[in-house]
Amino acid sequence: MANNGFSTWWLSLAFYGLSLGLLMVALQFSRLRVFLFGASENWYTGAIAILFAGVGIWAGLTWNKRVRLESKVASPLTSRSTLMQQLGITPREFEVLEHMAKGLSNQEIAQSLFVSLNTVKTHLSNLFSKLGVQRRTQAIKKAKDLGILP
Amino acid sequence: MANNGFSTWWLSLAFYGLSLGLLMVALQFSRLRVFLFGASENWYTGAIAILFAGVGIWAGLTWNKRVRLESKVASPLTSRSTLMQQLGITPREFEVLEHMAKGLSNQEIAQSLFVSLNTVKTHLSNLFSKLGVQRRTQAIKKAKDLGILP
DNA sequence: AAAGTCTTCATACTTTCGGGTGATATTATG
DNA sequence: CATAATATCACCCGAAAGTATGAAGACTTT
Repeated sequence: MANNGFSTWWLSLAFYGLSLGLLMVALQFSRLRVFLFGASENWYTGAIAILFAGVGIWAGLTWNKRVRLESKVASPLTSRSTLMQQLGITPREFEVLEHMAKGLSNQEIAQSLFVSLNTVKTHLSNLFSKLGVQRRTQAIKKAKDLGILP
Repeated sequence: MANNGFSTWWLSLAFYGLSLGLLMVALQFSRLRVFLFGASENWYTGAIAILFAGVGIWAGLTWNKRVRLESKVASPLTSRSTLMQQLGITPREFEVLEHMAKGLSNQEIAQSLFVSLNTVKTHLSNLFSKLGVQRRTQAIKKAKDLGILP
């Protein structure tokens, strides 16, 4: 996960660097036109400013969007499993928790997971003790507060 | 709400415009130094590019943050009461819903609102039919999906 | 004044939940 | 191999939740 974040960060940095480099080259060519058509240097400066401001705004928006997506997707994935390990929640218990948070009854969860009603009750009972709650509504709220559930 | 959004939008636009104008003026002064110290025109172009790219990135980040904040705070405040009116949810029923979403039992809700257990059951029963659900967990999920609850 | 809404409460009944205990099979883990 | 962890299922029992129906008082609208 850390490796992935590192590589994507480097990729985006290299991409922006390349884009800036290409823009500089393009500006060098456009400078020739300035001499050919005799436009004033003030217009040239303004064009550079507007162009780079636009590119900067676009880069800022894109970068911010990437950070937002990563903070919404990547970090919960790491803390979610970590928290589940700390609390000792097993994968099957987590499945039951997910179905319960959808509003399903124990009977519906049992049919959905192809197990008996008693099995669902056992999983939920263990889950409640691990979360330190007594009711399913408390379990849902606590799981959301801890970041285990979205 | 629309008036407020319009005015803040104009304010930020004017602010960015003023900032760009001030930067242009600053660049005119810095151009004198270029002539005085004999720096090359390439360095001057690069400085303008980097400067405006930085300003653009900063503007993009700030603008995006503002949009994010507005979308998170402003819109739910209007839709919450509107949705409650459309669904016919009374204020008292909403209070019961809030307490229920905290994970409280019917008995705890009754004691918290100083009413009897049967009254809480009645409110919840009416609430369930208005939300089109059968269980409290479904009600919590639906209320959150609709934006009635945070 | 009549109709409608909101809030409150009650009774009776059925269903669901949750706790407690125990058991068995499988799979890791040491 | 033994022990621990996981997943599965069963039974019992009390508590909680949910449904249906009725009703009474306060308040607003027509």
